[in-house]
Amino acid sequence: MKQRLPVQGAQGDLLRLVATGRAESRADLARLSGLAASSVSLRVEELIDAGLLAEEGSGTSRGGRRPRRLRLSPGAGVLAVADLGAHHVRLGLLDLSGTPLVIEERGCEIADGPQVTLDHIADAFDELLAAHVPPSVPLRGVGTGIPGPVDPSSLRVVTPSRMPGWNEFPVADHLAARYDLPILVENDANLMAAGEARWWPGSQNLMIVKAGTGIGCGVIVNGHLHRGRGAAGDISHVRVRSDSSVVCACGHPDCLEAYASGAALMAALRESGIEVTRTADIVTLVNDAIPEATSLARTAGRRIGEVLTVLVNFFNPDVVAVGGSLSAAEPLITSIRAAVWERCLPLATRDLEIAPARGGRDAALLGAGTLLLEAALA
Amino acid sequence: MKQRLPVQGAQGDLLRLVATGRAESRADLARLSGLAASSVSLRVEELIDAGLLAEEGSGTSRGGRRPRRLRLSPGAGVLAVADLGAHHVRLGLLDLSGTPLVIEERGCEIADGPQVTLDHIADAFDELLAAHVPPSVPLRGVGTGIPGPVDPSSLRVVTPSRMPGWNEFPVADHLAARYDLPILVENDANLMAAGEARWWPGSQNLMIVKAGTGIGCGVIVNGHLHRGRGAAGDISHVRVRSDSSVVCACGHPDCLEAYASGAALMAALRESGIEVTRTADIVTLVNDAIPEATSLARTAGRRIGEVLTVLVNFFNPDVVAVGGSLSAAEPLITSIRAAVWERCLPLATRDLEIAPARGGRDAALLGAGTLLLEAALA
DNA sequence: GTCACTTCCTTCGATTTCGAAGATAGGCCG
DNA sequence: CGGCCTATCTTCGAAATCGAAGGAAGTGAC
Repeated sequence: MKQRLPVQGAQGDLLRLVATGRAESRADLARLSGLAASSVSLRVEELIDAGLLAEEGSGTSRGGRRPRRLRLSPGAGVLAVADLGAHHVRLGLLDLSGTPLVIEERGCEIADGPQVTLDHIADAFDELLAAHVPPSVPLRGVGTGIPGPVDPSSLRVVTPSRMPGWNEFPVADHLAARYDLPILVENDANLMAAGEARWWPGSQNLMIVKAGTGIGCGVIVNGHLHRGRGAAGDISHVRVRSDSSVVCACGHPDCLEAYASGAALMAALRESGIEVTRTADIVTLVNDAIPEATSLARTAGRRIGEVLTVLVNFFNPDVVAVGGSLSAAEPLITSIRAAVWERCLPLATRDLEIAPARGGRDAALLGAGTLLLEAALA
Repeated sequence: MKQRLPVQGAQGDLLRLVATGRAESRADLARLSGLAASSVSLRVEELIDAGLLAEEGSGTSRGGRRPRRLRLSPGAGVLAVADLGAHHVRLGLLDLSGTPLVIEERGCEIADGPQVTLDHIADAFDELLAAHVPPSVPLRGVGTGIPGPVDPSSLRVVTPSRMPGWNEFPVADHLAARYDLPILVENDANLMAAGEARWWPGSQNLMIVKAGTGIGCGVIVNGHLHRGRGAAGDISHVRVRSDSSVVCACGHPDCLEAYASGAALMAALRESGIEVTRTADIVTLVNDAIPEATSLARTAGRRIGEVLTVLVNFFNPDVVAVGGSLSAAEPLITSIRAAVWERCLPLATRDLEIAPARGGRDAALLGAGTLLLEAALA
């Protein structure tokens, strides 16, 4: 039995609409929930009495009486979220509206295996809770991003590369043993997509490409994260057109990841005798206009763009957002845009926006918050 | 003002659940609609009194009392649906459960332009109605499939190839002037996808590839047709890997359609001195094990399969159904399967089914019925 | 300023929906 | 064939929801 919020029926819907920022007033709630204004008023009254919602001043008029702005009460609870990388973990606490209270980054070797890593994260959560949250404010949910595929039905990690010891590990069960709360376990690119979606409120269909050490992608369909059977959004092992023949770690020749990922670019730079240690170094070189780096970024962008042409024609999104550490390299995005614009159907590129991600480096944590809210405020 | 069914509120939901075949009894309705069993009984009573629903014997027991089977009353209404091809049109009447009452095929040149063609269809509808439906049974909706892209917001045809005079033509408005009813205008591959989805009740995410004269594709996400901005599902103008360089009608080199469509295969066969006039001839040749034809079908299947690898990794469907006239060529599907299995991620192909379409040649008409019901029973 | 108009929110009686309990109708089994 | 089980469907009082009407608090035109 999970410790649920004391909400029932329509209350959860209303709370979620406020928490996700879609509604700010009773009138918004009435419009978005489909309930009658009178019913909304009643439920909001109850939620305020229960200490979950709070009234906070008034909003701006739209030509009539000003709305009384609603927000989640700070005492309603917090969420603990983490985003696991290969050599570090970003983690933090959010309030129930998804606003960060504290976020920090710690060293952490994913190769140490799931037990050690997850306990490390949980210990960090406990520290943060003790330091930043009064004991009266309850923890309402725990979520983590994983740099590998997650089976959505069992919440286990499946066939991850570069994560020794994690295959088939029941991450959610392990966390549930420590926290009797809603638990979220999700692929990191998917979390990033869920977070990024909040910055594109008018768009219902998005692709979020994460260009970092590897290449990931998350898909938002109709405003909801598309998981498929757990691997949805993978674009890194698509075959690209190429003269040479490079064999990827997955065993197939000419994967996109083997040509256009941060890891591949670093290897290529080192071969040219340029020393780099992190993907951020590539961006620095590009912004310093070092010809080798710029040329590599352009080629990588074109390759990514060529893969995206297929997906843009097929999926027809409103927005392609490019995030990850490499997205700060301007020529990369420009080349992606050029490739898509050149090859896609006019109908598919009409009104299509290809832009840098807006969510920043905490997008994945915020996305974890968004998805956890869905679960915690059911 | 559209002539709506006399249903309001929850009645529409219930009626739709019965019409689409998802529910057969009051108990089914209660489970699927989320309403209480008592409320379902009340609404069903009203729908029966209104002459829209009818009780028809009893179903099979699941261990207890047998359910009293519900179906749409035959007098509740009919739908008129058409699927427009280049040189012919398939059209027919369906009852409100989507069951065909009569279906026929007529000659019809799409190049004659929208006015002539649509009036031809409407006249055919009137004939069929007069011949097969008593005047007391009302027409509840009209829908048609178009062999080109349809803008979902305006229901106009946009930038079609091989459809002179149709660009930007407001098909829905034209039909609405003749029928004061819900009107559906949709791309033919999308209709086929909507129809095919009924044959895969357990699957929520499907791709339906239509391999005929051209190559089309429809996408079902979460049980609903995905339209994107109107061009979603297009795979025919994806660039394929190839030695030669063929320029497609769209102006780009090496489009899938220029290599693997029925039109391309026919051209290749003619070059080998084999006479063919229709895509069905190709299937005949393949099934007669003519080496040139079999080899061509295999190559086409591999090319289609290579494109599908990208999309299967990305979209992670439960099912890829292959329809259209070419799908009867066994080597084509086998080659598609082989290509996808070889190159896709194990997680994406685990439990993936690649199979011939189950809907048959009327799939598009039945799909039009399904989508029209959503509109007519709102 | 004041008058018309808009939007936001609440009040209150009518309607709809719920849910627990019971009635109905079958299967299964000794 | 007669309990005992299960699932389906109905009845009826309790609870939630709705919608029309109206008060509250603004904007904008004159």
